[in-house]
Amino acid sequence: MEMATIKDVAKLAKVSTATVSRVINNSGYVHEDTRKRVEEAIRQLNYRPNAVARSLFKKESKSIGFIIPDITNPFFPQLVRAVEDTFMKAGYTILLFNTDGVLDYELQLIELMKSKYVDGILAVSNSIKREHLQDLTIPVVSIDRVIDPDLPSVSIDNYDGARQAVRHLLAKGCRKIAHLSGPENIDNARERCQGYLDEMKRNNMHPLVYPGNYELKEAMNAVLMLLTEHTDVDGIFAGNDVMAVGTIKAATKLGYKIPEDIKVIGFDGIDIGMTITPELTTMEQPILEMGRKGSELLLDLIHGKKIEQKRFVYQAKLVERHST
Amino acid sequence: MEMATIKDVAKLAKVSTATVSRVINNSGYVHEDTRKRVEEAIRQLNYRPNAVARSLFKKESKSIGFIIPDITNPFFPQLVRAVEDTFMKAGYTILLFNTDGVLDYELQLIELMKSKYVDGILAVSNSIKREHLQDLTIPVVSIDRVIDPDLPSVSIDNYDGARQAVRHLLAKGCRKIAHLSGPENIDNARERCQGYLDEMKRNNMHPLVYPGNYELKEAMNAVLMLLTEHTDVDGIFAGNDVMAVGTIKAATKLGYKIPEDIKVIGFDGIDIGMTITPELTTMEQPILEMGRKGSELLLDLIHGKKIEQKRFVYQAKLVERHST
DNA sequence: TCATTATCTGTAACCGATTACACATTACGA
DNA sequence: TCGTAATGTGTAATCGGTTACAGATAATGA
Repeated sequence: MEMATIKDVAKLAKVSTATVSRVINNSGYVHEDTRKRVEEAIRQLNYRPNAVARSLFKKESKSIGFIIPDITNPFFPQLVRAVEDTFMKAGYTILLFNTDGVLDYELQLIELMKSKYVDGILAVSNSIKREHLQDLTIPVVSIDRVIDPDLPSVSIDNYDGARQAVRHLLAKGCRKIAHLSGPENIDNARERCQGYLDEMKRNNMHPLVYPGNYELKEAMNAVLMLLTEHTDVDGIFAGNDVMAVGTIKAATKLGYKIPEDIKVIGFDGIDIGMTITPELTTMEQPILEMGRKGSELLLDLIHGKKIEQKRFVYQAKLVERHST
Repeated sequence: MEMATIKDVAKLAKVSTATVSRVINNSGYVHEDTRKRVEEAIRQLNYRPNAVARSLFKKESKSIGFIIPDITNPFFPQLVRAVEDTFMKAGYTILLFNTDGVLDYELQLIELMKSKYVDGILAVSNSIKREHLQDLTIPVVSIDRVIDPDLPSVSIDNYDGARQAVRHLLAKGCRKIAHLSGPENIDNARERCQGYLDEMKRNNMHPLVYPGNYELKEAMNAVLMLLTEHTDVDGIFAGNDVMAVGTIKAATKLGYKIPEDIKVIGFDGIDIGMTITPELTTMEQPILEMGRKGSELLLDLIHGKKIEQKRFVYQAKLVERHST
């Protein structure tokens, strides 16, 4: 069954395609009777305007590209969902790309998106820098990472969140607090680490940082080492929730009781935290809100609205559960 | 910075656009010298063919639509990743849609996809039926659900998987096995339930089914009730892993030890199962493999290949961890 | 009543590619 | 040497819409 085109409609309604177009888009003048005829023809033929043809002329596609490292990382499903909901509601389609943070690939994708007339780009990337976006006319909003102070972005105050986390552990009576850090090449991991270091110093405590990579396995190994090398540790601030889960598993395996012997706090506020036992205390990010805000920002940019504020920095919120 | 078009290239290389097109697509005859000139022009102008214009003419978009209920459901991230990897490798872009299983919305999306010349559709849906796909010329592959015996699909033998799960519990010494079922309107939930019922009957055991909805909260409530109403239950087969996690949480809360007092087995094999304590025994689905297979199937369909086999049914595999 | 403006509609160019077709030239086998 | 096939290239139609422009008619105000 071939799809009807605007010409078919025009012929059936005995008008020109221009008039049909006016009816479809509700633009220009169209006599009421004519409109009726056209609408009837549209109904009869079950006509739907061809999005591709429209895109070609308008140089827009009613779609946006969303670049993320890996949907399999539990931080992203919620973010993607929030973005999708916002954009779908506005009539936009999402092109989703998992890049594993590979810059070359990300740059290729940007070219691809240009050639598809994507209306905007939402990016979560550590590798993309301002120079890669120099002569890009498509609006870009960065989520969770600040690519450049000038580039619109939605992010979290990782530094302050980390300090809050440390203070919470302190308030819970911890005397020896270690930090399981994220990958060095990721800004938010460094910021969280710095927050930890500064807050420790502020309290005249010796810092103890073990490197992790935001993943479970590695975190478990790190904690296994950490707890054998430093038996006096009674509080661990993990750089993200996934590692916090690993921390709890490792500590439990070594016979420590959480939170009695060791208190653990994570960062992110992903759902997994509530599924484990004990439920994880964490610095929660407003993921949905960030996705929504990022999307609205991009939508404004797409619509050519003046952006009064470019950077949106949210505060992580302490959610106390049973691991501290 | 305006993007260069094929005309710009043609002008610079002093040839017609037809020749440029031939060079780009490596089709027809092009003299070696001419090719060189054109390629040089392409390089100079940093020209990339416009995907939209190409789509319009070719009536294809090098993109596919992927309909899923909710990316937030931990079953889907892995599936999406597998699909994306396969299609990206083949040069296709993914349009991702979360529908929450709302039929009206799904049907609208199909219209949208038609108008975007999507080359194929991958669907995970309980609501879409064959009649909705009747006069659709775009190839469709169903994943995880069998929409119609005629429609290409990739799925799991839920029935057999459920029976295996029951047998495992039996082998572990359970004498009173309950089932926490999924939503009635979802085929795979019914199949798993039926598998449970049949295997129980086969062993002359009284079945005990509590209804769940594949979600954590509801599962916890159900199990709380179940275990107070039936104190002799020593094995629970949860319809999916998320509910299995809920089961463990609820049972633990009531003071039962897992697996000593009650053994729990789930279904799906999602990552969360490995993060909780005790780690979850489950009937693992080859999610990645299913995503890959579904994608390849669709790719074959798109390329007009003859499909020798339409239905691919995988077997769930028992992964024994610490909850049984 | 007449100039002016508002309403209505069609023609044709355009968006940026692809390709059928025609025509010219070259290569080749007999 | 000539007929045929292979090679090389351009013209123009096409994909399915949108819109600038122009021309026609109707409505309005002075």
